Amino acid sequence: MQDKTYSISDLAAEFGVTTRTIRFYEEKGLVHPQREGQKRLYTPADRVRIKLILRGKRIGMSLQESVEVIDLYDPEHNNEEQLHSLISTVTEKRQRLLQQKKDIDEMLAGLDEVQALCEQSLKDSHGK
Amino acid sequence: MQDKTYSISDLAAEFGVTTRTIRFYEEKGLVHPQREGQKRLYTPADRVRIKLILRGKRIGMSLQESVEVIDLYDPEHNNEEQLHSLISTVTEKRQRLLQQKKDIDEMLAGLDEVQALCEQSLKDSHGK
DNA sequence: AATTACGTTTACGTTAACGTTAACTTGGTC
DNA sequence: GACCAAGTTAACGTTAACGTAAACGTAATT
Repeated sequence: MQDKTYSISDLAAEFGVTTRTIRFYEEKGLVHPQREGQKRLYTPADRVRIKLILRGKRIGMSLQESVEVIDLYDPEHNNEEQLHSLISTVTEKRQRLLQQKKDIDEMLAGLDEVQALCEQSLKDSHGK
Repeated sequence: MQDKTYSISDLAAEFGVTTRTIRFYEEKGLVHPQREGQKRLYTPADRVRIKLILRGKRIGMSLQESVEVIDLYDPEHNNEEQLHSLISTVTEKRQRLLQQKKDIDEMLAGLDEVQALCEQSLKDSHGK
């Protein structure tokens, strides 16, 4: 059980963003680091949270939507109704993700074609 | 060989965007419809182009990057050097897409967990 | 002739996600 | 004690991707 902490520039360096970005996330209520005097101290949990936010960004999610997805994990769902609405949220998210995978696969197929044409063209001009 | 054309609202309706969006794309040089008097006329090729732009959007690409990807198809690559740089561009794009698929799969796995927990919880409370 | 539907241009407004100074504090180091 | 690196707050600036409103044209309908 280590209670390692990170400075803001630690995390900025690790994730390839600026410190401004991380402070901005706090400003928007996405993370809540502790303070040691003035300075922000990030726990491993904070770190993971930021990591997941950035993962969301990579696939085109807004910061808000990333947080929404992340917060699906914490159990603030007590009654049956909430559980059902949670499940339907999960189902919606999943649909979008599956569509995105389709889109990506189509685009990958396109790239494969382009590359094949390129290589063929190089081969031909070689034997000219 | 049909030379079907589409009005701007045809395409807007089909793709679930506003006409403003489509005009905006033209303003940015992403599409170049013909004119019949004042009115814009979109060819099937234009239509596909817009469709591909929106596909790019769905996976978080900027409009510019979508166009960049689309334009990989048209053969303005004559010499060997250009072909090589084209291939390396393709390779880069592919890397990003593969990373995105990873991200999506991770997120999907997370959603599966959440759903499983939900269903378990519902099952438990049923037998309470 | 008036309304309705669809189209046009021009231009200012908006939101998200930071970037970019500026001005200041704080803890070590030479 | 001067200096430097790393931190802080506060505030204005920027870009992308449209939204929104005004003011107008055109063709078909009533």
